[in-house]
Amino acid sequence: MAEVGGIAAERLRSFIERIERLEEEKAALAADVREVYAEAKSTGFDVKTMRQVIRLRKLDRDDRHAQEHLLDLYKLALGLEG
Amino acid sequence: MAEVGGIAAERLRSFIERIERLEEEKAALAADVREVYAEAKSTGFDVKTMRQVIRLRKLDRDDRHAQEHLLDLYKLALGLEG
Amino acid sequence: MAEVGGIAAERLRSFIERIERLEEEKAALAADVREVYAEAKSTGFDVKTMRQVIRLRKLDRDDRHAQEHLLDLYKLALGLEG
Amino acid sequence: MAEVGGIAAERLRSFIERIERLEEEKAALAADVREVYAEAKSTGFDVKTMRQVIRLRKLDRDDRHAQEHLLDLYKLALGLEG
DNA sequence: CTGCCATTTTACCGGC
DNA sequence: GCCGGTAAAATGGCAG
Repeated sequence: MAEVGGIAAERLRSFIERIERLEEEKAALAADVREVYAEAKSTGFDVKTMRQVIRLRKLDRDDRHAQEHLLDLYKLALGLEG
Repeated sequence: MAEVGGIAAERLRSFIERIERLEEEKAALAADVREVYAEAKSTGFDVKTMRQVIRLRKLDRDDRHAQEHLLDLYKLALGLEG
Repeated sequence: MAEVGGIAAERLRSFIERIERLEEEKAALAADVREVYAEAKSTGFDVKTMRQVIRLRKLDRDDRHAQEHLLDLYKLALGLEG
Repeated sequence: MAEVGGIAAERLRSFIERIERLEEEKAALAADVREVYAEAKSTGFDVKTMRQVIRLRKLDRDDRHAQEHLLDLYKLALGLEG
């Protein structure tokens, strides 16, 4: 592979290794999340319900951000302040 | 295929045709949506912005529903009223 | 919002509500589809395979329609049955 | 919410915030990954193929790790280097 | 033809 | 150990 494509092969390898590194970090964080859930569960909390709470809180956060932009978008859609 | 699997083949065909029928209706609605966007665009509105508005309004709606459940979930997670 | 953009605001609202209505119907149909898959699955069919079958049948149909359309175009070009 | 469940509520909040923090970091990494793919694409590489490569390399790595793990188990079972 | 967004498909995780 | 459901990835489709 080293001589196939020359420079391009090196660039490709670089991109792929960057991605793999990032994915590893993501996987490590996912493991951390699992640990926290496990700890919470052992403390007596219900994991399934916690997941729902977290999902809903995320919706809330997204919604807050949504609100901040909605009026601006209406104005834009109406051709005001464009 | 008619004799392969006998009854099962018929059931499978029935399921698949039901799904295909529903998918056709979905596609028709999608076409309708596209038409409305096209009409709006020809009236001078910005389609991309409209899409964002609709997405954000959906978030709002989802959020409202989320709020209705969140406290209950907290209680559940805390083992109250379980 | 009522006085932002006047008439335009009303038209915008109308377009958006039409689209939202259509999207709701689409979502309802998607739910129906999921139900049918669920029923098929509980009957013992493999959902993933069913999806493949449906995708292939759709390709066939699209091809067939393309062929028919092409034939019509040829006829038209030749002044037949136009 | 402050007086719902007392101490338990505080613990719950703590767990949930830890998880949310970790999830944010995960999301940031996911965004980084998307950026790298975008950069690679703009350099002329095919993203879909890159994904396949990465998936295959991951399988290899997992296999390798599985093999190494198995070897360790055998050693352990045999009382070597334990 | 490119980039973006929705939908679909895959993979994971907890529960039974 | 499998199943059901939920989150992430990937593909396909549409607008620009």
